Amino acid sequence: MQYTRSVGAGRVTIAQVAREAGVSKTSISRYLGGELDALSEHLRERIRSTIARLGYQPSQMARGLKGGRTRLIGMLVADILNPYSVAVLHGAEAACQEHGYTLMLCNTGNDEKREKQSLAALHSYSVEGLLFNTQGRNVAPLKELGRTAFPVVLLDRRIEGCDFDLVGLDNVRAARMATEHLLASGYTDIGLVVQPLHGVSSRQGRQAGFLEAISGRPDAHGETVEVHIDQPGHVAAMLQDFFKRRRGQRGDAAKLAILAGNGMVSLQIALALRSMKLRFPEDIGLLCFDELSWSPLVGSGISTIEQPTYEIGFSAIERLLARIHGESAPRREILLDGRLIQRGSSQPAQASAGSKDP
Amino acid sequence: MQYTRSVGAGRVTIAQVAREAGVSKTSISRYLGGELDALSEHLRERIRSTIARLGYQPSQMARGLKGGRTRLIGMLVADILNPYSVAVLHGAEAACQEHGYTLMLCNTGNDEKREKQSLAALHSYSVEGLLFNTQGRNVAPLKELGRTAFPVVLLDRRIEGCDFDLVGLDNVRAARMATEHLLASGYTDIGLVVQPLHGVSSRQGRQAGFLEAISGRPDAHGETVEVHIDQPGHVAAMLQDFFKRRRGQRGDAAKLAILAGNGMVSLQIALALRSMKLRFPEDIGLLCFDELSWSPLVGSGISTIEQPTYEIGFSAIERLLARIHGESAPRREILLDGRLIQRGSSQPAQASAGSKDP
DNA sequence: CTGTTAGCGCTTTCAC
DNA sequence: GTGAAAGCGCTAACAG
Repeated sequence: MQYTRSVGAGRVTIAQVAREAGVSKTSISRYLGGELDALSEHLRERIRSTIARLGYQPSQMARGLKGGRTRLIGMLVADILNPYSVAVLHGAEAACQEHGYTLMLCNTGNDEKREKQSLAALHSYSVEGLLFNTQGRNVAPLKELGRTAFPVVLLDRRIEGCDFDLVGLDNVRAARMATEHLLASGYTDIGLVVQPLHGVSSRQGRQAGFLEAISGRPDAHGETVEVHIDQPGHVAAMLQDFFKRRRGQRGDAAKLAILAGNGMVSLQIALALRSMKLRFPEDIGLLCFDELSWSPLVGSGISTIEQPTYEIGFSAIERLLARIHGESAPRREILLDGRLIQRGSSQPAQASAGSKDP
Repeated sequence: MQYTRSVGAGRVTIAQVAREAGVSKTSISRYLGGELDALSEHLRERIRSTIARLGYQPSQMARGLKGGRTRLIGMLVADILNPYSVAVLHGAEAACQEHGYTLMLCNTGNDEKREKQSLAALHSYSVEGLLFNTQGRNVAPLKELGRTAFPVVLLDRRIEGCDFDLVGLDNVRAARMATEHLLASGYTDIGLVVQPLHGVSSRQGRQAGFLEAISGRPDAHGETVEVHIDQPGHVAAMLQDFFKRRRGQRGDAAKLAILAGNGMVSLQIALALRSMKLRFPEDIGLLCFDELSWSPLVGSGISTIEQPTYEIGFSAIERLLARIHGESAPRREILLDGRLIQRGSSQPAQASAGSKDP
């Protein structure tokens, strides 16, 4: 089987359409560009039918080369295996399609080198804008690009020293709500289990909301437990440690609960609790950031803070498009609200019966 | 903040580099194309340093326009929310990066119109090849494109009348293995629960392997249960139906088990069983296609057939690149093997104790 | 070994 | 209203 290269002999070009229709390339171009009132009814119809007959499809590469309008948007994702990223991607892709843009996706796998390469690749395709969601320890290349090349919108986490727009969760508020729910359910000793806080604003925001809520209740104790989820056994060890410490402090009067900082952490916690043969809510309360497909399934159901991931992705693209279209307003942050989904894991009283699933 | 358009004044071009280095554009182009032995050591060094100094990055749009080598690969995904698709995407993206290609992702959301639009979009960017994983009821546009424009590799499912390469699971073999495992575990009445078979070769393959294994055991009964997972309550109703029918047939001697046709179905089954207050393996055996993050977590763990999703995505890209590089061998199918992961849900005897998790 | 020249398919002045 | 001509940034003959 032989393919006629997509650019080459096989493809019908604007010149062919012009010749067939007996008009100039300029008129075709005007037609494509939507300058309809600049064409006579006569030409308009001629062009329309010729395009349809030949199945003509303008080359975006050529259009982009001339005008800079590539209708391409790049998205850099820290970890495509993270359900949060995929959920946001879902909304972003939908928005792109709705606005006639196409998404170029790069997964950095939390690797700085790949992040840099991907950035360069996206730049070389002249993407009109970039959705960015990676660690970003070394953000110099990004800052440079953003200043000179194209608009950038940050997802989920801020980057220090960058004045890019950001779309994400209202972390402080969501964490406060989560913590207050646990306190209201009667828990006295709560551990916020998160991946390393350093440099990640969203995690820091969740911690802030958590501590804020705790500080309103002098009788309650809250602490932050940092875990490395890619380090086998680390989560279990840290949990064990936390439990022992609190029991030592308050004895059996301590009502222990965990607030999981995100979906990846929740999974590790669920696995760890299972390996420790601890059940929730009987032995320990549990509330997790990120609603996952399996949240209702484990134990008596895991309570969660659901993020509006689709909207986050969708409005991130719309923010980007606004900048692409020339908006020059000062930096904006769009913080969306989370939603508490109560299940058995955070309701010690009622949940003893088992499968209540509101 | 004002952005100098990515194509435009801000960008460093080959002409500037040529001028600065005091050589011709051709020499720069040769350098970029890796024709190093065509350059003198003198020029090579001049060019290298100038490129570095100016931070020059060739425009892929321009390169693509001229030579047809866009280094772009399109991927059409039926449903980005399906964990299988994402897992394959993961491998595909990695392979692209390794080979210097960039992925253009389109999610069709199982919508034929969007599928057609996305196909057109990818074509308009002159992707060099396409990874395709959608329903494909109406495949006329795809077949047309594939014949005239660029190579296509199919993921997971065949498309009738298309001679495209395919990469996926050896479904017959995997289903046979799965079924034999259930039979060996003592189950006598097995329901293969799948989404509608019609037109989806991978589902049909799984059914074939299932029936094959069943036919080897005259004492056992197997039947196919088609479900619509987007129809609330349908899965539960179909399961209920199946159970009643088999109990009616064989009474308490019937050892019932379910073989779930894919990850999306498993989730619905797990939810349905939960709503019916049925546990596994106590009340019913369960084995699911697709290993998911939460498979170890539910009940005493769900046994699964794990697909080598990363490899599937990775080798699909490599297959595509072979075609792009001109390979004209007849159509090839690459069928990878699944792996059985035994957990509690398919082991009625041992599993009564609870959390054995090999 | 190196440079000159002519486009790739499209948009965009600038005339008519 | 319409079209001719000049590029966008790059590659690929073709000369020297």
